[in-house]
Amino acid sequence: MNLKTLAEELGLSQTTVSRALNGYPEVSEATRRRVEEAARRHNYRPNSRAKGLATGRAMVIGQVIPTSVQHEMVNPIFGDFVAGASLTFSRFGYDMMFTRVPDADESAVYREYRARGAVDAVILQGPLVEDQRIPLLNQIGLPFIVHGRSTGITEPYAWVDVNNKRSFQHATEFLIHLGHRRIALINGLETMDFAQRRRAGYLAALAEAAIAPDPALMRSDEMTEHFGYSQTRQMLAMDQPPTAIMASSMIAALGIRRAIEESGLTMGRDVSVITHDDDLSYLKNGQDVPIFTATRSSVRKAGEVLAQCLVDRINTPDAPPQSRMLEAELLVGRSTGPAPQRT
Amino acid sequence: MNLKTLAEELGLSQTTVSRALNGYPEVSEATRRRVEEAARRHNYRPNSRAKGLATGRAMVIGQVIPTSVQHEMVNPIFGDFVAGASLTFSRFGYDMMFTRVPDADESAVYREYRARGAVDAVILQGPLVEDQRIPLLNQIGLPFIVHGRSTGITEPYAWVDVNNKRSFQHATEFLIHLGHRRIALINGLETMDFAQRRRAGYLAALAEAAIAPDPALMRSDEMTEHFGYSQTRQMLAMDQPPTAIMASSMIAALGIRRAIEESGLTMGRDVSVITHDDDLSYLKNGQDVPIFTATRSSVRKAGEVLAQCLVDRINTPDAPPQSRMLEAELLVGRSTGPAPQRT
DNA sequence: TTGAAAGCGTTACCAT
DNA sequence: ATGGTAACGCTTTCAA
Repeated sequence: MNLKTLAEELGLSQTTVSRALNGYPEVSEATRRRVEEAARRHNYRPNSRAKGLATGRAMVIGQVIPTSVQHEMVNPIFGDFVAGASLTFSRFGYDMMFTRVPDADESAVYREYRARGAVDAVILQGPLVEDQRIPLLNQIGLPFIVHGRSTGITEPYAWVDVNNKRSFQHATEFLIHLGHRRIALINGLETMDFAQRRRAGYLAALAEAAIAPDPALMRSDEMTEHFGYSQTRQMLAMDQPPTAIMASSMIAALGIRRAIEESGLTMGRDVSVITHDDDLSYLKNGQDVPIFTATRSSVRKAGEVLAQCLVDRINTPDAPPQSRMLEAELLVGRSTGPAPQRT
Repeated sequence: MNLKTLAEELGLSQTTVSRALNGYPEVSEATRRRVEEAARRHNYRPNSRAKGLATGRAMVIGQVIPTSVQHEMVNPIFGDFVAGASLTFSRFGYDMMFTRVPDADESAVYREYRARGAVDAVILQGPLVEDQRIPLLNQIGLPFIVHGRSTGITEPYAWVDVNNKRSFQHATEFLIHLGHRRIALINGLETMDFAQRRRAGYLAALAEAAIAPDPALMRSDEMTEHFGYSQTRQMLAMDQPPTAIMASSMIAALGIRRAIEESGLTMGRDVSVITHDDDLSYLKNGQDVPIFTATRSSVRKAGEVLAQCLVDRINTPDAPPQSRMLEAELLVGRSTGPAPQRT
C-alpha cells in the first residue's frame, strides 16, 4: 500500500492524504478521520526512502564501533546507553544504525555516511584526549554529539557526559571518611578522556585530605578482567598494600574480586572496592559483598539525554553546540566500616 | 556532489555516469576511467535513499532486540555475532539497523519494517521453542534467517545454527571419559530452543554411558551470574555433590566460579567446569583455572555465515530456504585429570 | 557507446 | 479545504 493507491481508494489527492497523515492544519476534521481510518486499516506507512528523499532527511542516527574497542559492545554499559538512546530516538522516528569497522577506516565511514546521506547525525563514543574525530566531523559537516568530552579540543562541539571527576572524587572522599589512607586506583587507558577525569577526581580527594598520592597505587590500562586481576595481585603483595580500591570498570572489578579472594582476603572486610558504572546484580547478589556503585542507570539516562540533544541539534543546525553534564548517582550499598588496620 | 552535477562536469549524461560507476559493460574503457577518476576526486557516493528508491532495495538488515532480553546485548556473544555479521554485510554494501523495543511490540516493529520498506531482511535472534515470530515473518513476507532453530515450527524457514546438541554431548562425554559420574547441567531457560538441544546432548552422553540422569543436577533458568551462583551453592551442599558442571553461558559461569571458591573448593581440581560460548580471556587468564570451552569464535563465524546466507536469500527470494549447521569448536584447555573421589 | 525520459513514493509549493 | 505538479537523486528502459 502506497500513498497513491491509498489516495485513489479514498477519492482524494495524494497531497491531501499526505497532509492529513502529517498533521497539517488545513485538512478538514472529517477528511482527516477518514484518511486516518483508511491508513490504519491498510497498515499504511510512508516509505522511508521516498520520505527521506523528499524531505532530505534520513531519520537515521549512525554509530561507528571500531573493532579494536573490543570491550565497547561487550561492555554492559554500552547496552544500557543504547537502550536509553534507542528508546528516545524511536519516539522521534529515528532509527539507529551501527557500523563496525577496523579502526583505521573509521574516518572513511564518516565521510561515506555524509556522502551517501545515510545518516542525519552520529554519536561519538569513547572520546580520547584530543580526539581527532571531532575536528574531522566538524569539517565533514556531519552533526554529532560526543558521549563524553575531549580535553585539548578547542573548537566547539556538543557533548553529554557524566561528571566522572566528581563521582570519583566523592567516592574517594567516602573511602577516606571511612578511614582508608591507602587507596588504589585501577583506571582505564589514560588516552581515554574519562580516565583522566576520574584520576583527577581521585587525586583531588587525596589532596584535600593531605594524603600524598602513591604512584604504585595508580594503575591504568585497557579495562579487562585480567588487568584488574593482575594489578590487584601485585598491589596486595606490596609491603603496604591498599585497603581500598577504586575501579574504573565492572569488567576490571571482576578480576579485582578474584584477586582479593585468591589472596585469602575478603572483599568489603579486608579490602573495600568501589566500582564505577556498575550496579549489575551479579556484583550485588553476594550478600556478603558490600560494594558501592555509581549506577548503570546513569548511563541509560545519558543515552536518553544525548538522544534528545541530538534530535534538537538536527532540528536547529545553526544553534551553537549545547552540552549537558549529568551527575552519576552514587549508590552506597552498605558501609564497609572503618578501614582495616594493618600492622 | 550528486550524479547530475558530476555528469555535467564530465559533459556526459547521468545515464552514462551511472553505468560507468555500476560496472555496466557497455561503457567504453576511456569513459569509465574518466568517470571513476572524477568520482574519486569528488568523493562521490550515490545517495542511499535515492538509490534505494530507484532499485527498490533498502540495503539495510534489521535486527530487533526486545528489551526483556537483557542479556542479549550484554552477552559478549552477541557482540561477536554482530562483529562477524557486520563485516560480511558491509562487504555486500548492507548496513545493519537495530531496534530495541518492549517485548510486546516486537511484531509491530516487523510489520512496520515491512510497511516502510525500511529493511530488506531481518535476523531473528534467540529463537524459542515454537517461536511464533517465524510464522509471523513468513506471513508478513519479510525475508529472514533464524540464528538458531525452533523446534515445533513446521513451516519452512532458513536458519544458521551451531550444533548445540553435539557440542554438549561431546563435552559431557569428555567429562565422563575423565571419570566424572555426577555431572551437573546449568542450562538456560528451556523455552529457549538452544537450551533444549543442549540438554538433549547432555542426556545423550549420559545415556550412552549408562549413567542415570539426576534431576537434582539439572537446573534451568535465565542465565545470570546469580543463577549460576545460587544453583552451584545448592548443589555443592548436596549429599552427593556434582564433580563437574556443564555451564550454558559464560555469565552463569562467573557465578559458578564464585560459588565454587566460596565453598572452599578449587575449580578444576575439586570441580571441573565446561562453559559453552566462552573463551574470554578473563576466564582463561588464571593459570590455575583449567576450563574447557566451545569458542566464541564459532559465534563470530556464525555471524559471517548467516550474513552470507541472508544476502543470498535476498538475491534469490524464490529459492527454498537454505540452512547451515556449524560445528562449534570445542577447545580443550588442560585436562582436569580424573574425577575427584569423594568419601 | 551514449542519451532522453520515465519511474520509484514521498513532500511541498503554487493554484484554485 | 483540496488538487496539480515539480522536486528529491538515482536506475532503467527505450531510442539513437
